[in-house]
Amino acid sequence: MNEDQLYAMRHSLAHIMAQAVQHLWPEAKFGVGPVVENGFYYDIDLGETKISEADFKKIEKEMRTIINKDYAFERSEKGIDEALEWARDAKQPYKVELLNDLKREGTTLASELDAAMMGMELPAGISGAAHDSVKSVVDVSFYTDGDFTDLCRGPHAESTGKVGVFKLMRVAGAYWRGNEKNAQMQRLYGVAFASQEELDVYLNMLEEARKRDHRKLGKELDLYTTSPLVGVGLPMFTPRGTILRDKLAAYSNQLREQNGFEKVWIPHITKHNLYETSGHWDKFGDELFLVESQETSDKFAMKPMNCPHHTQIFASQPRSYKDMPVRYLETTTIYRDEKTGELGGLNRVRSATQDDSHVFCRLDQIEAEVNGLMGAARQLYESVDLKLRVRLSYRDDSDAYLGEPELWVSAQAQLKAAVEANSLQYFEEEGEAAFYGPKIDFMATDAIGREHQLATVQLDFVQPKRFELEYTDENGEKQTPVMVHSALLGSIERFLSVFIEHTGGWFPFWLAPEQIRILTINDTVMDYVDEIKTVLSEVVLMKPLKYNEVRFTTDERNESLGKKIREATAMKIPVQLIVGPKDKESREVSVRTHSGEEKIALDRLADFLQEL
RNA sequence: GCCGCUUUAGCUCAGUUGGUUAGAGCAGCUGUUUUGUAAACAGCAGGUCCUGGGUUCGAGUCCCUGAAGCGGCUCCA
Repeated sequence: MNEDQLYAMRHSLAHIMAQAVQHLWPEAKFGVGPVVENGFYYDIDLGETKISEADFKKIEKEMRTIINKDYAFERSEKGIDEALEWARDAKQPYKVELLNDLKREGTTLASELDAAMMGMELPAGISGAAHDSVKSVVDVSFYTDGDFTDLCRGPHAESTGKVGVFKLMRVAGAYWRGNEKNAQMQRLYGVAFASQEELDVYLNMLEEARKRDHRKLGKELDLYTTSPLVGVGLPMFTPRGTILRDKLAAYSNQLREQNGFEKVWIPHITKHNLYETSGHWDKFGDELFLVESQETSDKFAMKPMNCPHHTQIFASQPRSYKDMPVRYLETTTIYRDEKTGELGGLNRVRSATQDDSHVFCRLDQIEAEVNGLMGAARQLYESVDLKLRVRLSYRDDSDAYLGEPELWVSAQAQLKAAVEANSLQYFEEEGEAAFYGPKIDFMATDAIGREHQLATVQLDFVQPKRFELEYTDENGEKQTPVMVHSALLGSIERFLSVFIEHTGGWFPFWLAPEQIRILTINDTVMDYVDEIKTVLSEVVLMKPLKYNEVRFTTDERNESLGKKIREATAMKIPVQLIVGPKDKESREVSVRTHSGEEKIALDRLADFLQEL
């Protein structure tokens, strides 16, 4: 089965699901029902009636009845006014709204994707992107199977009998047309595949993904914890988790220092005036944690980002064109009062630690700076074996952005040129820019396929102006610098969430919190174990992170070797050194790694570890 | 913040239509065992059944609040 057939099949299942819901709840009002990755959904308004997963059985049963009747999908067309009349007669207010928009605007929303979601039939040769030129639509298409007719651009399977295998997955709330001011509908999600085998493979993959979930592994591997006494979205890191954080931060710092960045330090609170000047107060004022002084009447806030503070370090002395670029780095925690429903695990938290950096440079230095940062990001992600997608995040035509449009055009072009010069694969997305400028975002996928932004490089022509930053050029005239914001890991918390799921907790040797555990067989070898510990305590790894002293522990408990191995393996300790009388006798250690076990002479052990 | 679901020991989970002192495995503690490649044996201890109300002779179980977790939506400097 090819992609188009799969698409038609999933789309047809969305109709069949809506049809089944209509049979069970005749008052149902329907929104849109598009195809998504692996399946489909339909947005449904049932008023006070709530569908729960307990209803899935009867909905699926009704869907099977419809499938067994093998109704043909029949396409028909109506004039737009006739279609409106149909929607009113059918008591489908959401369809009426869609048709009215279609009649007035030519499409329902700006993008082709949305047009497809709305089930619209656009006139030949007209794409959603070109909708400005479309004044109206004359005809719209409908598909009918059995007793159910829906506004739809198609295509569909030939008949309801030819839709493969499906499973309803979950029900969730979703705002009508994605706007939180609108009514909330119930979104029914299903997955569908050509064969039972493919569905089983998919469900099995989900099952496996759940085992790698960073929240589960975070607990099992003793990396971080949360407490209701501390609050939602405020994770705390255990000794093991803190080692991971520190080593990652140190590596990010090392890469940036190699690119000429210098460490700075800023306090975690500030007078709110800083953010009035930067523009953040207007845009994000309601997401700031406010701090009250008992001493002064000034209003303070926890810092939700670091750039405004860093501008003040730049501004602390006069700058010459010869000083540029000025590059600051700081790995530090920011605080954002995110809505509770948006928080989850380490991916989205209220206290996030950014490996933040800011370059203040001349216009002619942008390219080199962006290149240097992209190089550092690539090096970091190669070291941890993570593959990322590159997204160019542009503005859209809303009023959510500051600064002159011409600057935006050139900034976006410069970022694109930099990405192309690095011959990176990329995709472009409008509406994903920061309010002060466009971004290059590096996106990673978590265990269940959700995409998250990690590294980022951002151009900013807005804040230097607002803060009146300046340097003196070769003619003695004042110039405004450009800021390049960037982070390599992004936030350490979010990076960890993705990284834990990618590795399944089997961290690379240089990063593992506990790299080596010595497992003793009995207490006749303790003097030999001391010798081994002396060797280990002198091993210092130099790559990829420099001066990385090896971390080891000893399990000398009165327990069986089998139990010690089992526990060390459960904790995903990369190197287990088994030490018994035979090893002592031959002055070897039995080295057990993820890939197997071998005997290593004690005087070769340090070299062996350096090679891992 | 919104919609839906979930919440029993440190962890993973049982707990019948509302009916005695709420159970198990692992972890913990004590004792025995000194062990060669993924769980030695025995005993002991461990609970505000998420919080607060309500219904009932009686609530882990039913109803209402609130909190937290999960899946989405919206948002993400």
